[in-house]
Amino acid sequence: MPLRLYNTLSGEKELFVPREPGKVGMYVCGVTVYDYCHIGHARAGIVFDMIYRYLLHSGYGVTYVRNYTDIDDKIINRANREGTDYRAVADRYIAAFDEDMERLGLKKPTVEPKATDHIADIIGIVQSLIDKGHAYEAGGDVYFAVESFPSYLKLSKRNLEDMLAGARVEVGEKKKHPMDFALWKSSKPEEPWWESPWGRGRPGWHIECSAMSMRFLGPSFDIHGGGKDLVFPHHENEIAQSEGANCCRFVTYWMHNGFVNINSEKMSKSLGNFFTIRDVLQLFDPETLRFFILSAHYRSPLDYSDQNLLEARSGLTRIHEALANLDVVLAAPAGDVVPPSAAELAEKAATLADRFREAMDDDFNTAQALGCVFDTVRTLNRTLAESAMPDAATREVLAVLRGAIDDIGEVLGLFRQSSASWLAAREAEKAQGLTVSAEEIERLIAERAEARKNKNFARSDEIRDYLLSKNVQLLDTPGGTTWQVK
RNA sequence: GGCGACGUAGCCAAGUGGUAAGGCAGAGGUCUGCAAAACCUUUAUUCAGCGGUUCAAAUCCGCUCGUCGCCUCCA
Repeated sequence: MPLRLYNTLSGEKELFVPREPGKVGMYVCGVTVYDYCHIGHARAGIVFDMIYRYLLHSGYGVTYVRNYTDIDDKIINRANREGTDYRAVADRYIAAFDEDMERLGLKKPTVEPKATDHIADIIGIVQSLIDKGHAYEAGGDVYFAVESFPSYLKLSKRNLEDMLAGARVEVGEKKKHPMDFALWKSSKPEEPWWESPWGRGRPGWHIECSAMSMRFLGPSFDIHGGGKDLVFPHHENEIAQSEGANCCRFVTYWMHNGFVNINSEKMSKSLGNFFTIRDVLQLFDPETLRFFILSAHYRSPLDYSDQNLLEARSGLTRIHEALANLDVVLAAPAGDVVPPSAAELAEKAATLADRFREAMDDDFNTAQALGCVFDTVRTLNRTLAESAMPDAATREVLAVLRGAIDDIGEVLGLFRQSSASWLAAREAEKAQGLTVSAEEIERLIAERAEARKNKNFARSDEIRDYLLSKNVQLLDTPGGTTWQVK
């Protein structure tokens, strides 16, 4: 089944047909670097990383561009507040962004351009828009004339009249139409500036994305993505600028991820109800956050809460435990037991890759894809429970299954480290608050073993209850007693 | 006010015309000296409500209610 994806422009799922067979040009709006990133940024980053990985996995040659907007009012304001240079602020948060994204396991895009490295391109486009009658200069500023572009608002499906009715529109500016937006802003004193045909100034917001996408992907390319909140005005304005300047279709497929909510309300800077990626990674490991984000379809709203993250961690733990057990069996030699569930397991192993692909081909349905994984894990657990040393044929099926899960993990950016070490890391985290030493626990386990041998179950249970009160859970196995932090 | 999205079990979440995936939590069972852990089984005659189209609807259409988003910087 071929890939279908939801296109914001048409409002429908469409068959994905790249402009050039086998190749994909994809541009995703990165961040304006004036502060630490919050979970909303994490979601956008992870979602498009997953899409990038899946396109690569599907055999496409992908040119993936994700920009940094490093010149903007908010950056300048912050620099002024701190008494530093805008460059210092931008560089600091670029570094922070890179660090956060790396921790979340994002693959590096093909190119990560910065707006300030493309000022000449920006000026060129602005000039071209003026030449074509789509823009005009007014007192050192340059504005895009929205009325010169008839299909303006085609992405957000509105019209100028509706936008004006009841909207907050500042009057008295140099704009000819209230909806006109700035392509170039003359610089005030104390502000960074570049020379331009209209005097010293700096780019407006939106134009940098037109410039950078054009530079690296050409005037027309396949996929443009970003958060839902960018549909208007950012992407709408990009379309107007790019199509106005190049006179050809800018983007074929527009993709937008849904918001992260807090108590069903959008998380945002202006509402002040946001958590930074750093905050969350204090409490949860990066893979849990990534798993949580991919457990919902990318266009659905996603409610963030500790409770939901804890549930995600439980689910992820279930998968890792199964994989860790699988790895143990694969490391051991084959036995001669044919587990009763062998045939069912063989069927699941053989179809897993196809079921995964089917889910992903349907507009990157990662929630369903993870459902396929869990479904397989259930059968896997049964087989593993039936025999710790299955026969050679079953062992081979297990190896195939392991390979399929590795492939899935590569696409979703999950299960990248060994399950045993992931589980050990979680145990270590929990052990931080422990008030009994490992030596003490081992001593008590030995004492309890002795008591059990003598059928002194009172003492045995006393030890177990005591350790449990210290958050230490004893695990009796045929091979002896181990423990874990509760 | 204009435009748009969503409403599936206690919770999270797939499913967009053919008779409700999966996870968490819960309940039974296997195992155990008893437990725990693990594993197995199980949990929605029903998809906000009301009408309509259809042989067939959670899925399409209309209305009502509720929640949220965009219209201003925002992933």
